[in-house]
Amino acid sequence: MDSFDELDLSPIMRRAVKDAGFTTPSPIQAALIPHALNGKDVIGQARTGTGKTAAFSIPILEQLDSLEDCRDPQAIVIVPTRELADQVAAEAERLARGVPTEIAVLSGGKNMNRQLRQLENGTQLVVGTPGRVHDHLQRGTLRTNNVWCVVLDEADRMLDIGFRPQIERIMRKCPRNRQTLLLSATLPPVVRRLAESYMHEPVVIDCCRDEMAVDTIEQRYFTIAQDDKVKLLESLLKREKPEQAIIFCRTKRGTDRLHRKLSHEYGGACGAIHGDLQQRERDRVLQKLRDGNLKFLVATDVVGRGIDISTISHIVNFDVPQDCDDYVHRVGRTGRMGRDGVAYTFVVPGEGDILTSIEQRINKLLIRDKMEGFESPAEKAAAVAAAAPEPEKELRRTLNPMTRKRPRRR
DNA sequence: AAAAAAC
Repeated sequence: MDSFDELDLSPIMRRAVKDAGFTTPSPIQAALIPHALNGKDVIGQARTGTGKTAAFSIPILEQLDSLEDCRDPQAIVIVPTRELADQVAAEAERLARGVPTEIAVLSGGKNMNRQLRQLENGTQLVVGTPGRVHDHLQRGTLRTNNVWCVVLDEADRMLDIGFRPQIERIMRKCPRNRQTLLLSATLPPVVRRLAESYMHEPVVIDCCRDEMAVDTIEQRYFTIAQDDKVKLLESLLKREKPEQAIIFCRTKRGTDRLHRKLSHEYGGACGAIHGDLQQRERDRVLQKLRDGNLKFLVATDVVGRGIDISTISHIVNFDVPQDCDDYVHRVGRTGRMGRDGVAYTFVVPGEGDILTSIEQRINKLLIRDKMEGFESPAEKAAAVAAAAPEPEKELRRTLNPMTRKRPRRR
């Protein structure tokens, strides 16, 4: 499809889409929008950074009744993090330009009174995180009788064990004959099967086929000893000179630790984000990154999904991700909308299996990278042995305490 | 055993 004009959109929406800078619909947009406009339930899988947010926002905005006709929310979009809620709302806002549209973000860590006021004054579209949306449902401040569409963005995450009970309660509170849209870059078969129990004869759209990761992202790995990771990272940043980079760690503490170490060298150009920080600080750091005032962001998986910053040139998995799908999402923070990106993964001895399963998942081999001075112990030994086999043998014997202490036998 | 998500 060459143009948004081929989609059955109102003139005012066409104008808004054009003004927002969209020209040609991406595959997921071309496939999903017609079904959504027809009121169908949809399960949609499409690679990271290919425009899923606009794909569900456009048909929703197109079909919203005006605030005069309906004061209560008509559509609810649920996402896994607070920052993603802000981002999705901002994008919907951008696409709604030209038509006054009341969009409320209902997420935690934010002023409750403001949210109550917005709901009271009339809201057409709600974007929120599970806990706070559920809270508003309990309080009776979020009325669902006029909700005709529910979207689960990052649907596989929303339906995993940590979120599922809350999601199920939210869905149960919405009208049965509503439309349900599920989207993610990763939708394993088990999640698809589970999803169908919340949906009515869903259309399945698969824009990935066998290619999970975006092909404009170069994916590399280093084998490295745990203790050498920080030094390798510093050398890598010097070699690569990223425009901007996100460096993922496994834990919140590890994120703080690495941030402190990098700050010695990079100072204010380096920031950190994780779920133990105050929401104000999280927002401040992410805004700095968006404004280009931050070169490096050390982070947990709180920014592993959805966050869209086109100037992120590099991803570093300082710690390997928890599972293959998390890998796909982290790496997808670069290479947005056809741009180039590079992703590095640090693999310590014993994590070889994880690397293999990632490669199987994305159906592609990662390129092995090397940095001078960071050879593995085995490589060092091999290199030295190749250069000078005899002296090395001698050296090892004299350095070995067992050999030294024990009297030699003939 | 991790991270995220309500006060």
